[in-house]
Amino acid sequence: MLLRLDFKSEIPIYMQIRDQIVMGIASGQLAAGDKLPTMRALADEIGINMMTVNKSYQLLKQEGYIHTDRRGGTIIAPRSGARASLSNSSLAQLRLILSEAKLSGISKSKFFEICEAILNEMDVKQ
Amino acid sequence: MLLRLDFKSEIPIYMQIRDQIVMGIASGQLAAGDKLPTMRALADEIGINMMTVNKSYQLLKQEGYIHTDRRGGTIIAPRSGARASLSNSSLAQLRLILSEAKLSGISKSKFFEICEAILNEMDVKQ
DNA sequence: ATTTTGTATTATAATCAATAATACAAATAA
DNA sequence: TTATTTGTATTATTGATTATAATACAAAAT
Repeated sequence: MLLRLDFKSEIPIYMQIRDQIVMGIASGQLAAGDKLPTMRALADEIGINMMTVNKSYQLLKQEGYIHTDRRGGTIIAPRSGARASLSNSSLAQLRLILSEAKLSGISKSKFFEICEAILNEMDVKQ
Repeated sequence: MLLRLDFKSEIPIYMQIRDQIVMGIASGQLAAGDKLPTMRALADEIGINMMTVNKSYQLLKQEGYIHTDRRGGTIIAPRSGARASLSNSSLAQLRLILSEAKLSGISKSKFFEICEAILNEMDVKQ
């Protein structure tokens, strides 16, 4: 999977890597059991320090998205028993996004259309 | 309007203030023409430095959410001609939230229910 | 005339992101 | 067995950002 990083973004590199891998899993570009690049390989490919990639992988591991077996390298984790609820952080972000959307004149149905479009994009990549 | 700040959050104080005022406007708790506290008053109330509040107000002003007339203090801006589109930043955040929601087992209809609930909360406060 | 308000400047401390240079144990591959 | 690879760990340093602090000023209100 190709990573698109923006070094001028206010979002830290390690978080961009983490986010894109999460979105890669959700869109089916990355499936359970798939191997991720080694930390050194990915760091070299992107042109950053290995410890930055390490930070991304540590975070993904802690969140249960990946497993790191010492022999098999790093692989996408099987889908665990889902909790079927949004994290408090996501909920807070969603509240803010809905507020900004409302103030910019986006109707509820328009917002739902945008969500549908994003979800369709994700499914297309399966 | 009461501000609830989390000093242990990874979100900067100035951004929490900005976000809550935006949500306050969206929910109708703050209406066009309403006066915001002076920077010094708000800083004292919260117990932080005035320049931190200044940063929040500068940001809100730049985004068009508030006006600062020197005589009238700071007031909520009238709703401008809305662009009716999400910012690139909001769109990217929404993509990530939808990905995390999907991976945690939340269906599309469940997600829409959550959005509805948030929107209803906002409307109740009018 | 005094106070209040937003604005501006400069300095400092604290935290975080990212890099850099190693080092180690476990496992694989030669 | 030996050499390499992999994730992990440690320590140090640099740069950027956040927040505080101490003032100062012009414009407006009281």
